[in-house]
Amino acid sequence: MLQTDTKSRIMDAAEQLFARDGFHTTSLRGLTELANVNLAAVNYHFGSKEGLLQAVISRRLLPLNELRRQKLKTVLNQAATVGSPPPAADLLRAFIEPTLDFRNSAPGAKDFIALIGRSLSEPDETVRNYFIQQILPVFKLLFDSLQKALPDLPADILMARLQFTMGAMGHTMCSSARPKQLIPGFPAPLSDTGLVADLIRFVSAGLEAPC
Amino acid sequence: MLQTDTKSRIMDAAEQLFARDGFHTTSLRGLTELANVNLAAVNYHFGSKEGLLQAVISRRLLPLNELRRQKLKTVLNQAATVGSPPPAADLLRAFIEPTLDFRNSAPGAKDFIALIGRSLSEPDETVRNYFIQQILPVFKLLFDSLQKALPDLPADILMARLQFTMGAMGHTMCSSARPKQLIPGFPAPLSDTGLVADLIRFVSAGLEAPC
DNA sequence: GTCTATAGATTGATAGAC
DNA sequence: GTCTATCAATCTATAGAC
Repeated sequence: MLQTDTKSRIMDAAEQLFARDGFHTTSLRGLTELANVNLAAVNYHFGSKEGLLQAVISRRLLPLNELRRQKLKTVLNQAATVGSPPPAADLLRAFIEPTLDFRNSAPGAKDFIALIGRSLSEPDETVRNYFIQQILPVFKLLFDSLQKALPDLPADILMARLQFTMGAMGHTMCSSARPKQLIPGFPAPLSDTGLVADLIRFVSAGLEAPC
Repeated sequence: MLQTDTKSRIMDAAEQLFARDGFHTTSLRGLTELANVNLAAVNYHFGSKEGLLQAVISRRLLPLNELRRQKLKTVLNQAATVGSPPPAADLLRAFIEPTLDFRNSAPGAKDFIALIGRSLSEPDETVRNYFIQQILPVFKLLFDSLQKALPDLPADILMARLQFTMGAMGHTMCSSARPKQLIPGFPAPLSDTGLVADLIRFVSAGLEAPC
């Protein structure tokens, strides 16, 4: 098996541990031990623990958001050629589905998705803002597109409902990364693909609800 | 001004800091300083930092869940006398609305609501499980009631959609506790009451979406 | 019940040899 | 670039006087 370089090994371990235990709870000692690198290597390569976090986020979030942007553009272009407003469900799918596809693109991507999900409710402003800042451009594109799709929905209502959507999405990503546990008295959880498919149906219906 | 007792002052400060900074990030030193009590008082009254967390949670979550249970029962009884299944929107309202009413019931309750919201994505299993364990009975009542309200919806789909609902709710509670900040290019956020009212519309429509 | 003082462990970060 | 060794600061928890 090919041994990746030190920098990548640190990022892989960080992705895994930040997602599982949270940023603050993860110690650099445990992290470097898992990565099989020296403790001092983190500060050498990333400057600080927070610098490592930013590197871990950017590595996957930048391409993920680019994929979302492309899919949104495709939906918008299709609608433009037909001359009708883009369907809201298609726009939501373009934003949500890449998240799942992305999970299978790399071994550690699944952990990363959980890390995104958690970041929405991250207490630390630094961490949360770093995430939001990276998502904002493509989120703005989604928002503007949905305004065209649902012209009768007031902008502040749409904004609130997109917040609900992000909450549902984040929580789903977060909990689907945990080992599935059957709760007595409740049905077994859906598969990951089934979960995402129904999430899109759920938020589409929610967005189009009368107000 | 009447000075409350040591135990309450500790719990009030903990509620505030756990909600704002998270459980692990909050130090007993900062906490006892804010509460204006001695550092050792926490261990005297609550045994440990985690014991304090459990006390903080139980103090408000037990009465909140009791209120939810009562409201759900009222909806169920009304439906029973009429002889028709309970409306799903009413059931969701009975579960969600008390959360908002509760916020204004005590000075620190607003912080607590944020604490609940965050707990859903809490990495620490101990913390998360303590929350879930306390919510589970009334959540089961909601689940069973909604099965009557929506008999054609498969149980596993309903379960998934309730997860989306909890995610949307948690995220909303969490972010509405933060100081509202206007993001450039986006509309101003709704008021708290408007937000909850639309959340109920959103999740009601989502739950009843075709599958 | 409340206090001071401190134990005991763990943390992020760094200096300096190689 | 990688290592060892260590600093300086933090943390929770506790012992013991009052």
